[in-house]
Amino acid sequence: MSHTNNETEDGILSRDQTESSLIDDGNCGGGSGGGVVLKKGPWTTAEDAILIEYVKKHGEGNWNAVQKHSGLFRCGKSCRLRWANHLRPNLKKGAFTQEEEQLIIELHAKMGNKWARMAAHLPGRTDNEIKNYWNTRIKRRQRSGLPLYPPEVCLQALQESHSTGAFNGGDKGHHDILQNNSYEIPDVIFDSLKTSQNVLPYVPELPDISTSIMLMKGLGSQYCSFMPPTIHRQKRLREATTFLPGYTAAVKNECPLFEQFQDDISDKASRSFGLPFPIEPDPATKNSFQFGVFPGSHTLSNGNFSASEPPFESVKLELPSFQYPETELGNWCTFSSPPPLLESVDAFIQSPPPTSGAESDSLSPRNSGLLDALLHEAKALSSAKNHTSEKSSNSATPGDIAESSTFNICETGWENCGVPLSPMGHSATSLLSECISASGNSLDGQPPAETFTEWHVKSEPADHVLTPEIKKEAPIGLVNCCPDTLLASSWLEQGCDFDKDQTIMTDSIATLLGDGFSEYTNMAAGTSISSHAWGLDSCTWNNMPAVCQMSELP
DNA sequence: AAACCACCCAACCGCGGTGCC
DNA sequence: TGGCACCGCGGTTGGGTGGTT
Repeated sequence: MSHTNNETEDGILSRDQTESSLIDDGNCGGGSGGGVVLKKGPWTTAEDAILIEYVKKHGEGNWNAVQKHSGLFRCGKSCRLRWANHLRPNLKKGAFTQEEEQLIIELHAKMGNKWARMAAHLPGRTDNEIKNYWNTRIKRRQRSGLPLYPPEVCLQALQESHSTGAFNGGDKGHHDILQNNSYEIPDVIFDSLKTSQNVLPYVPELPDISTSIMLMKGLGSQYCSFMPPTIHRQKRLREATTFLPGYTAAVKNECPLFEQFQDDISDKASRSFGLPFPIEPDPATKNSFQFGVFPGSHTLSNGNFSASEPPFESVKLELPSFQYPETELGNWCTFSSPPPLLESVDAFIQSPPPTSGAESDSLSPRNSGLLDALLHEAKALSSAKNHTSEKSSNSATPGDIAESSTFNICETGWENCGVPLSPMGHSATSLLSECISASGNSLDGQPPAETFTEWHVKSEPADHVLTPEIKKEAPIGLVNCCPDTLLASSWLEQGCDFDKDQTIMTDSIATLLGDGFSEYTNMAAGTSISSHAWGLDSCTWNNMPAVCQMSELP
């Protein structure tokens, strides 16, 4: 970066060349500034020379002393950054090589946004450099509708995560993502749940919360990281910045811990479930699931925790085209001032306002995907059910949840926390196990190297409805089956009288799997419905394209 | 030629962790 | 044990640059 013109080259600044802020705020310079006005902005070559000289003489560290001893009017923080990113020896400049790019992708798949750790694997590269590279790369890939991770990287990361015992809490290995298999939910979360009982009409059950968020924030974006070709960028950005700011603020006001909750839960959920990819707060991730619009989310179906979705920092996010809220915005942004409380939002989500014409289209299954259609049906069912069973579900679960301070999906035992059995007699955990087992990924054993290949083979019958792009992404999305199953079973338990609702659900799905199904296949591929979880009868199940059956239990 | 736009990247900011007193 | 200073990290911002209209 070029230097600004109004700087002298000696590194000593006149008053007007410095920031007006004094640096005794503890943030930059600590108390070392002593009222000295320090310079901000681009470094000059003279400043660089002073810093280099200082480090040569005194070594790295004690950065706040630099200003004291060298006459450099920079805070220690700034000095450290300058040294680390530009001045230290052995820094590699220039564009990333292909090998480096590949490594970054792989590392990011394993580590997420751990730039410093990634930089440790790339000699001569800085975390800032990698971060900038990744951010621009994300944008580029988003624009071009490519997945964040190439399939082979997904495969590798998945295999590594399983081989390092991500699911069974075994070897914690060196991967960050796997280091925390014990799902420790901060007490504050439970506090928020407890206190929010007065706010939330339907107190969310923790497994639903975590898996919902996991699905919303993680699986759909990282595993199923297909980034649909975006629409006009400016338009998206413009609308994104106005996307329900009032509501977001309202929810945070009502339940300020939602912010922390969503971050912690999503992050830990990803770790707990052994996801090889972090649930990354990347823009498309969050937007993909705004308000459960993303067809893979079951959040709405269980009628629980739907109010938790909007606060996903949506205001800064870009929206994938397949759910671009040309119409949704019209619906969702109709909150009047003052912003709605959670009750109203939840009620709003569960009982979409009467719509007509375009508005109706925006929420109908027709243009939002198969699972959306299912959700549309399920929503109505669970909504009705939830209202009738509200008290019983509320009285049983939150306390149980709150008593558990750890949340390891495989070991702490959801059953112990009152985790329901699925209609098929599977607990959520067992469903998960079976699902994984069925798809070639045993919880305990090494996954076969051909895991994805097998899925590819299985998916072939559905090739006629798969575009090459979808086919490319399908294996990634398949992994979603497990948490999805969890969700579904949980939903069935709490929201359904199974005997009755199964029939309704089956009919709904059968109806919805009609002629226009192919257009929904992409979404189905990304969520991989389990027939058992959904309670489909064999006939309906067999009528589903293979791409939807890939998680079918043996 | 000017305005606009997108991209890139250096630098800043806030926060959390750690060590010392 | 609490306060403080320092350090490092990750997210964000803002300016420069090159391309396009």
